[in-house]
Amino acid sequence: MPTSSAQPIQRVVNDASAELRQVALQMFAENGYTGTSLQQIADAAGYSKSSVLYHFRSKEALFEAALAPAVAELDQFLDSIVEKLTSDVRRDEFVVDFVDLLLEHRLAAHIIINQGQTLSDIPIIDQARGLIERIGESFMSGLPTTKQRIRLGVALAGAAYILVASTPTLLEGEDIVEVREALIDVVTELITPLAAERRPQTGASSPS
Amino acid sequence: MPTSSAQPIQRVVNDASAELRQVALQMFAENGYTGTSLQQIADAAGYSKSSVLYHFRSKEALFEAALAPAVAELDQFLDSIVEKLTSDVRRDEFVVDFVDLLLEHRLAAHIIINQGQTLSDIPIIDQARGLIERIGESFMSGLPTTKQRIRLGVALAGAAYILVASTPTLLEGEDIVEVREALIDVVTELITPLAAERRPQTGASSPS
DNA sequence: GCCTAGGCTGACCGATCGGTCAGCGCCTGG
DNA sequence: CCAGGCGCTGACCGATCGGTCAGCCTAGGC
Repeated sequence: MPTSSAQPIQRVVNDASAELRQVALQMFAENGYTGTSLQQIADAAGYSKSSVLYHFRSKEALFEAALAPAVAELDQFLDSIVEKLTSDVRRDEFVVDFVDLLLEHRLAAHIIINQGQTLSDIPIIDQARGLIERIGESFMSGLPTTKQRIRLGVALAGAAYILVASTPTLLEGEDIVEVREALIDVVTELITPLAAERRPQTGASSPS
Repeated sequence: MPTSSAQPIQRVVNDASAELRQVALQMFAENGYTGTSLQQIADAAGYSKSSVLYHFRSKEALFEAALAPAVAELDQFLDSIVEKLTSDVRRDEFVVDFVDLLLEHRLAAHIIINQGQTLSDIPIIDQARGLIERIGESFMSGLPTTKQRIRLGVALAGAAYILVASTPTLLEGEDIVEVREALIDVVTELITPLAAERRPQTGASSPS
């Protein structure tokens, strides 16, 4: 118990800012950015619209704040990719991390995937889409043919969309573990032959 | 042919209704339903907002009219599925038809896929989602395990999203043929083992 | 006990939303 | 030649949008 003496313990329900971020994230995912008004967010969170704009300079600022954690982790994920892709044994970790990243930030992923094109003028969306593109490129560099690229695209997009397609707040039971493992399986199967074909510069790789 | 003598031949550039449907479809796909105003559609089509509402009772009516052809074909596609799935030789046709359906109605597919959940209260969207669900179910009935279902989901969702993910109006060159063939390849590979395992009621099927 | 500062709010702003309506010009059939 | 309907439009409607602002209330330092 960290309560030494008289400290401001009131953080039980505190941090209206975080609460608003969470409510906004959910509503943006469910009804879209343009389809969600500040009034609706304020009502859902139990504040007034003015209060929302007190914590966040604008609707767009709230949107960015809500997506920021997910994008930050995506950025971090991208860094780990380079390392994982060069190691044969850790290549499977890529898929696991990818699926887990999607699972952890399902709402944010939902927004970026479904509304990414529509909202491409919002900086953090642009940033996220750039990161996703770089993830693709770090693979694509070794995949010259369209067929290979499509294969990778179907694997990543398919996995992402599966987790995003079902209505938000669904997929919360224990079957989430089952879905996770099934996804890891399928995606691994799809990208494994690609990993074998890329990096033609490594000498000891067997062609079969 | 009902054209007896002097017929109104002026259908060359005519039919403001069709023109509006097309413009609206594109803008709804690009900026979302809530993100597109009647004023924007009217401006893009070269009409006044009042004129748009003259041809279509409401914004929602215009939306439904724009999506109607695609949904109609989707409905038709669903009918052909039952037949194709019972025939081993025609099962591949399912994939080809599915990919071609997506390609032909890319904008509509974009809307239904990306905005389907958000707009689920609009009748035609509900209808389209119901049709998609039935397509899945006609497969799922023979797929008991989560892994198999996820496999199917990744195949269909992945293919759909690939064609939808890139910015609209892109993917128009000759490489569209290349993408089409690659997609058919990957999806076929993903669902073929499933088709072999389903229909346990057929007597001659080997369990292995 | 007062004073300040921060969380929060209602009133209000101009702009834009979807939608209505009266009326414009034009083309056409009688 | 004229009456009527059709395509189309601007003016206008109430509602709601994102955002501003002055001020209320309360907790905490002095």
